[in-house]
Amino acid sequence: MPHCRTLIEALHQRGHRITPQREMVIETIAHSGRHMTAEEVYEEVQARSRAINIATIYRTLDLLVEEGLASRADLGGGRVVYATIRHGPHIHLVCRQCGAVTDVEAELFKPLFEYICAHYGFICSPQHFAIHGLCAACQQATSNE
Amino acid sequence: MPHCRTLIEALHQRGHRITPQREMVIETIAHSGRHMTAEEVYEEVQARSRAINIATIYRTLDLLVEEGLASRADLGGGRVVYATIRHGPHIHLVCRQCGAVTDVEAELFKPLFEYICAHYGFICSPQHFAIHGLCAACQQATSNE
DNA sequence: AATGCATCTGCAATAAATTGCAATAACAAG
DNA sequence: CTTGTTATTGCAATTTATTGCAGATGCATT
Repeated sequence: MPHCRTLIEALHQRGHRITPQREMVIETIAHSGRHMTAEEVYEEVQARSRAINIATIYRTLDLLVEEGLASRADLGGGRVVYATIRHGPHIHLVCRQCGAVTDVEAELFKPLFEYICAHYGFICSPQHFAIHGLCAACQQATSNE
Repeated sequence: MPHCRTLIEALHQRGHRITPQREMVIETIAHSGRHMTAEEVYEEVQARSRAINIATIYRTLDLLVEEGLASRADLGGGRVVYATIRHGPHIHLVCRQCGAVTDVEAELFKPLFEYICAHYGFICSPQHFAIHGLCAACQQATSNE
């Protein structure tokens, strides 16, 4: 069963209605195989089919996150990206200069997360965060000035 | 020399003009001894003195960050907090349920940051990020339902 | 297949951060 | 101290995400 079908069925089983709008959003994000902003989803859906309101995109993505079927990562600067759970948990390295995003296995952070949990009682959600910094390319560009 | 004087002088030395508005913003954030949102700074400044435009608050805080005199931490969900550099670098643990923020020494992350730098060439800015998750109190509240 | 109701969508209004521009004021130079 | 330059401010307009509400629609039941 394709991934988007799984997600649609999961939504249905939890008592949510399956509308054409929701199907389009889910298919778009499931097929893309990457992280997308609400705006990107909106553009793809509009190109593919009839009009759909941007508010519906936001609400559908939020619903998926609430139901645990997708993850929301706030990259800062107003950029919020979504991906289905098929993407394993990972951390986003966001360059503050060019905005490029690199994904890192969340596995790397496990010992740290466990330490934080032990000392602060705080359970880290691995799929939901970003680290800001300077990517390799921008470091070179800066040093060459 | 008080911290706010140091900051004002640093701004001046870099060719920026010292206006009453900027002084008020800097004094507010320097004296508060904590992280503040632009909105919080706005309210404190207004309470203390004559009117000042919210746009000026944003621009002044941005200027401080650009000049490396303050740090900006994007806590997600539209919450952006500022603090002067006197605050050592630290990470924010943000509870996705109650919104509470706990600060953690950035020192803890050093080995990880070094690993990321070695493998991805990405330099992490330690003062500028937040980890989302569930705080101890909210875990209890959830399990007691 | 038809029906009824609760959910969902689209629209418009709202909230919040950012930006352009004209007027103001800091401050360096004389 | 006065003056001129130009950075800075305040206002208003713009952009972008969110929310309330009335009408539309999915879908369980009959």
